[in-house]
Amino acid sequence: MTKPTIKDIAAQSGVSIATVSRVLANKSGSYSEKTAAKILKIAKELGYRKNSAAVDLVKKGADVIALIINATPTNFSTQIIDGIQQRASELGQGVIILYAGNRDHALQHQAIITALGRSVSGILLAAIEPDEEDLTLLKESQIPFCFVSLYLGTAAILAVSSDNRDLAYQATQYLIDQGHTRIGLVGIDEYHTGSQRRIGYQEAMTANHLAPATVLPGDYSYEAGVRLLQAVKDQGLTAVLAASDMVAAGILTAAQQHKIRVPADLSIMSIDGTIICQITTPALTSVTQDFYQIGRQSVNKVMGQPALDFVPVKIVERASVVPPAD
Amino acid sequence: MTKPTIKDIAAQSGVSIATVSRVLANKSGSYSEKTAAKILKIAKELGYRKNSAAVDLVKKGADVIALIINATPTNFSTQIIDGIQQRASELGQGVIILYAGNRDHALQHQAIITALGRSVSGILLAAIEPDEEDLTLLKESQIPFCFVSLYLGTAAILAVSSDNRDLAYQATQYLIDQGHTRIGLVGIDEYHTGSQRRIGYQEAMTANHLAPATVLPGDYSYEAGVRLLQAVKDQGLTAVLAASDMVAAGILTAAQQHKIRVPADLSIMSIDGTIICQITTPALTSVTQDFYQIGRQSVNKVMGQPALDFVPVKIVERASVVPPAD
DNA sequence: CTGAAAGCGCTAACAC
DNA sequence: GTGTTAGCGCTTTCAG
Repeated sequence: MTKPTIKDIAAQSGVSIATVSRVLANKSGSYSEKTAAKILKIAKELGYRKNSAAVDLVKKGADVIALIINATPTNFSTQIIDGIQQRASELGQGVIILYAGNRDHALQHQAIITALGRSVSGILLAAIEPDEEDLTLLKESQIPFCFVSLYLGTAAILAVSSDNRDLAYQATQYLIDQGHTRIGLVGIDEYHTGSQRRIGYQEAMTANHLAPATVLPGDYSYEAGVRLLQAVKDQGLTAVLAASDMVAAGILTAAQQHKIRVPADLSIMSIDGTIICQITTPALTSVTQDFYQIGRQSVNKVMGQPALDFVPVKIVERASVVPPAD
Repeated sequence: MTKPTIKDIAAQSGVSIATVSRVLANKSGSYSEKTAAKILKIAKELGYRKNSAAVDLVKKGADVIALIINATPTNFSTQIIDGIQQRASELGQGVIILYAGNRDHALQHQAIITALGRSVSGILLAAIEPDEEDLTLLKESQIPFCFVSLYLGTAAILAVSSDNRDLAYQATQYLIDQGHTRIGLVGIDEYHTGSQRRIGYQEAMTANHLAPATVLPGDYSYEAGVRLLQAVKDQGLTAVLAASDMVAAGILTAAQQHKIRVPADLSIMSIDGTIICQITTPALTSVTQDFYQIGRQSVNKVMGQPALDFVPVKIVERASVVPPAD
């Protein structure tokens, strides 16, 4: 048998499809208990399931938020997704996730187009660096969108993230307070998040009359961390602020292979604070971001509710930072 | 201005909506180059985007595969998703991901219902343990579904995974070959995957005349590993086969806190082989699963193409297993 | 090669 | 409370 429709239910229960629709849509007050019970019963028997394409078509828009996400943030994505899902559900919205590959521009663009085609009620872009084309597409679409864990530097575009400048400032200051002076910022990219962190780092260095600043660019990955250790050594740094837990883990592994003791010879401070920080030996001291909250706030924002722009971070002391040896 | 439709394009280009539809749907051969060019041009000017709800409705089904996933497999999900996305795209299918929370039965059920309502062309369930209700729903739906990284023990239900029995057998045998005799299987659950691994483990032990077998149940998490170390100690094991990289990491961390040296005092072999294995100190020797391939094959399977049921695993030697001290 | 017309399954006025 | 009816935006016969 083919997939049942409200028509089938109407036929079997002896009422019109309008009534069936009302009951199934829970338009309370506009139908009697009795008919409702009958209809629900038959619907269940038939294994009826609403065709959301039809609903979306007539309602002009789905009660769904699209979340576009890429491969990079694997570490923290779960928490962000949890926050988004939870808040969305409170607001009666479903969530579909579109995967944009690993910084793959074509896929990323494709994902945006898909979301637009489904006329979702909002689009969330997690850790996505948009290009001009993406932005144009989004803006023209008339549907609200919000960047998550990425701040484009302008209030004109909705976004929820940690305050990256402040985050880097705090972390750097922490390292300085421990007595370090030769501190590097390692593994950040050249885009928004990276530049913001770089600024915070540099401000902290300058404020403490420390120079020159050492920035080693990378792509937030474990491999970048491994690769960058050599430069860290060459620069004679005693402490590094790693762009992500993964970068920190990479630096750590590489350091161990080179017989550099962490933290005795090199202190590592990580940005993110995911479970990765607990897994390594030594455990990584970190500036921990509140990804769950970032997720929740981004839903608020994209749904037009009051929301934070920046979610506070906190420093969690573990075992990878100690004062320099001298 | 409101969202443009083919009607708008038709009006501006002076042709019928039928022709516009044909051009936009690429029904090659059924329109002239000239009209096509004109229509495409106008479509672009208007910023036209197809309404997929309308398409799905008339086509009775979307060219989309739904992937339902839960929080647990964070570690390996990226690879599975990559494989799925890639293969799906080759077959002209989009992918939407539905998040089922953390072994949350209500959410899981909800995700299945959502997928069915969208009349997707196939449903992939990654590391999802279905209950009876889920299975009934799926079977009645008439739409193909396939479990990913989970084998329900029957060929009647589509599934692609590693051969868990074999995987555990190989791993256990490897430990035995290193000279271990007091080996435990740690952190597995009581469901399908867990039981299959348990059987493989037990068969290997028995085949080598080793007994009794020690199985310490858990939920594949880091925390389970931490918690279970005590039991590992109490049982006087010299080697453990951890149910996942996370469990292995947990055991490792806890061991280090208890001054148990790994691998000198305790060898740890991990199941999965994600990047986690490289991050820890020592790096974790593992039975590595080919998640990317599992993803690809599952798409083949759910799309009715020839596909593997079981994807081969391989043992990757790192630094967490050595012969016992004695 | 193109147009007219009939829906896909559902919701939302508008009557009764 | 419930039925009738007109579409939502698109694809697809069937003519021409």
